[in-house]
Amino acid sequence: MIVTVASFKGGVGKTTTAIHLAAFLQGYAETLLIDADPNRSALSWASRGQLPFQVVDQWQANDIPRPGHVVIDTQARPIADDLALLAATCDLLVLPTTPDILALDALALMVQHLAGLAIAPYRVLLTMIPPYPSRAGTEVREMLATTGLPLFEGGIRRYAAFQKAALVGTAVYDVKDPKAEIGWQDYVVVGREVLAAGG
Amino acid sequence: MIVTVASFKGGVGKTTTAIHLAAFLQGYAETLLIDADPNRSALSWASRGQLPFQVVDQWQANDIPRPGHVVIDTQARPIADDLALLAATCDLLVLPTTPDILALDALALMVQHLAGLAIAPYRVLLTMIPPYPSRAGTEVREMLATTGLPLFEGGIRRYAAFQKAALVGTAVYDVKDPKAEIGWQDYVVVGREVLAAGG
Amino acid sequence: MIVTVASFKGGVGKTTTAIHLAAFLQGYAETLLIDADPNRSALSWASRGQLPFQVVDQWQANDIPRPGHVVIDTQARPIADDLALLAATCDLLVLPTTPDILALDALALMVQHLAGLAIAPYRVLLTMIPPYPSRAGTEVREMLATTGLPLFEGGIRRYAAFQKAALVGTAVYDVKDPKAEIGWQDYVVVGREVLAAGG
Amino acid sequence: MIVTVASFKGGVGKTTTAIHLAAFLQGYAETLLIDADPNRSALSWASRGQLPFQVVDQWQANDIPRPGHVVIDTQARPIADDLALLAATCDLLVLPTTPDILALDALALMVQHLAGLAIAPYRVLLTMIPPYPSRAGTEVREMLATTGLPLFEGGIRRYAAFQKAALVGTAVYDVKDPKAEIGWQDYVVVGREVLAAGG
DNA sequence: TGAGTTAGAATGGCACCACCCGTC
DNA sequence: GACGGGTGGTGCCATTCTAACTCA
Repeated sequence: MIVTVASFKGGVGKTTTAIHLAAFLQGYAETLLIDADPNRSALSWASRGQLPFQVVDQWQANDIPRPGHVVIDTQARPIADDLALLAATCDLLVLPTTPDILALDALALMVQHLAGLAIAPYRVLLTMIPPYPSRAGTEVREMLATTGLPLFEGGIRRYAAFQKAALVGTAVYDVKDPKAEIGWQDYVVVGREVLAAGG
Repeated sequence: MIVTVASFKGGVGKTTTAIHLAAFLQGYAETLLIDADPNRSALSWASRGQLPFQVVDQWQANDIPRPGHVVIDTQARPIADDLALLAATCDLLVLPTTPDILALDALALMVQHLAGLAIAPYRVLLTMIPPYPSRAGTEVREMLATTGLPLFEGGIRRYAAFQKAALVGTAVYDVKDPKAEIGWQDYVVVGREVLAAGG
Repeated sequence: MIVTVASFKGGVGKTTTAIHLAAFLQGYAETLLIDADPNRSALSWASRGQLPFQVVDQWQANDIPRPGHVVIDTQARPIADDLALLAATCDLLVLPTTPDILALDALALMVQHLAGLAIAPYRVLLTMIPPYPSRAGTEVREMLATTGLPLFEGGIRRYAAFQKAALVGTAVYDVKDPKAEIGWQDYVVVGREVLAAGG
Repeated sequence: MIVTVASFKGGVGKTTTAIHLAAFLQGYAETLLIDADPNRSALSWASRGQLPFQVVDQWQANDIPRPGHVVIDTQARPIADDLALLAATCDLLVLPTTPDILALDALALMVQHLAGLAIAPYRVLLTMIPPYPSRAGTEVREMLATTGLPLFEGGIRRYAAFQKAALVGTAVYDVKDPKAEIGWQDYVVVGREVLAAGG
């Protein structure tokens, strides 16, 4: 299946989400991560260490035989045509957002844009949820639920382990950190929802 | 003076920085904040509450008499021409970045782009620094110091008060939060450096 | 300069004021605190921890070379002769009072006594001001203003941090408490007035 | 019976305690309050309003027929001879103290002085106990319990109603304040202990 | 007059994260 | 040397109370 990760706003864990969804899907079939973000964050991440799947930029992607799964890390705020194209050629659009008002504003904008397009199913993913006792995560989840937006049941918490993973260029489960496994499980839960939704 | 806030990556506190630098400068002269980010984050922020300065989008800006200070909140990853234009027509370019590898990668890209341009002085601002005992802030600061990049001595810490401020549409000092005043002081320190650098 | 802290009534923050004014003055020149209160409160405070200046009792004071600044913590209700002597040999007399009627009564008595003496300038300091929503602080300030008594513009608020400071034997800024810094700033403001008045 | 209220340190509620113990005792027999404090706090209190018992200064006291009960409000830090005299000629010595280290220091000094005297029974009264969630009251109570000092079981909480009472010159139960009755009950509890101890 | 509202102080609890220990 | 537990420092929320203001 083809999973596209997109958002109108940067810094919401888009690359982290693409990397870890790819890592999860790799456990089921050969997976390719296409880095379409001009910042080349995913390629940079991969270059610092070892990832269990291949990462290519969007121009190289055409030369690669299409594997079982493909994850596309788009640029922040894709221009309209790109967005239409991306949305049309994938099985699931994942929209990561942090639980803060600025990211939610940007999410609303993106959803408005999507509304006019013939698109794949999409689903919102809450990321970088601050730790207890902050209730930002649950509050935003409840708020989003009332809007009727499709929402992943799982959410991704904010752990320093994810930044360590980016630093050493691996998936979070290969990081030496007490929260590494917990962070990974957050993505496992979401990954299962991805499989269920897209398959 | 004209202060431009720009970054290649979103979610690094660009809008928060623009808002609070404008709030600081307003204490010295009439200040205008131009929201050139297509997400209209700053306008959205302003619309939820009261800010002590005017916020307009980039098209309205031409109709406004030029006040004492102007702060421009650019879009994330401005395209090359825009960046050249922005950099040429301001007194100081503020480049906010968070202390994590993904943001630093994007910062490196931006600095490379700037290197080829005839531009205003620029300075890097560390934002959303996680609390003690994380040493991400000081480590990144030391790392950046070795690269010779111009760096604000002050830094902005990560406080929930800033998100509350975005939610209620005010500057952080008007937020009901124990860390509101401390967060504002972080920007006061930086604002003084801005005045010293740009004036 | 020589600063004398005196009051007719105990429990108005006389020792706390002496300690923190000394701590403030120490930032400008070597400072000595003379504890002339028979309860030896300041010496007891100092003995429990570390203060950034020397504390001696009044008999030892003669053996000490006179430093840049001297702060004298007098006994509550000094007898008439002492008061005359103290008032004559200092540059500024600080009269702390709490915003309650009993302390103000005692303050009125002291001011009457001072009226007949050739004395240094004196100034009243409001201390232990209860938190909002109590308006005791502002009400008493306005009332005192009508009497024409010289009054410090700054006031000291009632915070648990000051009692913690007494307990651990340090100045309030070394106490682990959210209000420690705020409490210290209250004394910084007053300290600047002391310097301006006495220098 | 004769009840003497004394302390080495001011501002611990000595006068407030004398007033309210007298008000309590007046409910059982005619009571006289002798104000031996040179600040004349009790007389000043009485002069502002109505108290249900007579207040005289120590010189007038000899001319007054001795009623059923007498409460003596001594000066803070009575000199040694006075203290001996006071302690010898009363049925109970009440030593009010606030739950802070400076007052406890002064209390320790006073108890040392008392140790060498042939005296009436004495008992320590915790006053101005800060509200929940501060545990200063219970902590100091437990600490004092370990020293073996005789301690009133009841304690007096810090309420603004007491200051209002001082202002209008009445006992606290005549003050218009939601906490007036509660504050009075604190003294009722202590007053019963006084009767039990002294009678 | 009395109830609800609001604002602030202060503590406790929980989580994150770094450091300092041991042990293996 | 690597791992694991304990410690301490910090941010953040929840709780509880005081005290003033507002409204019925």
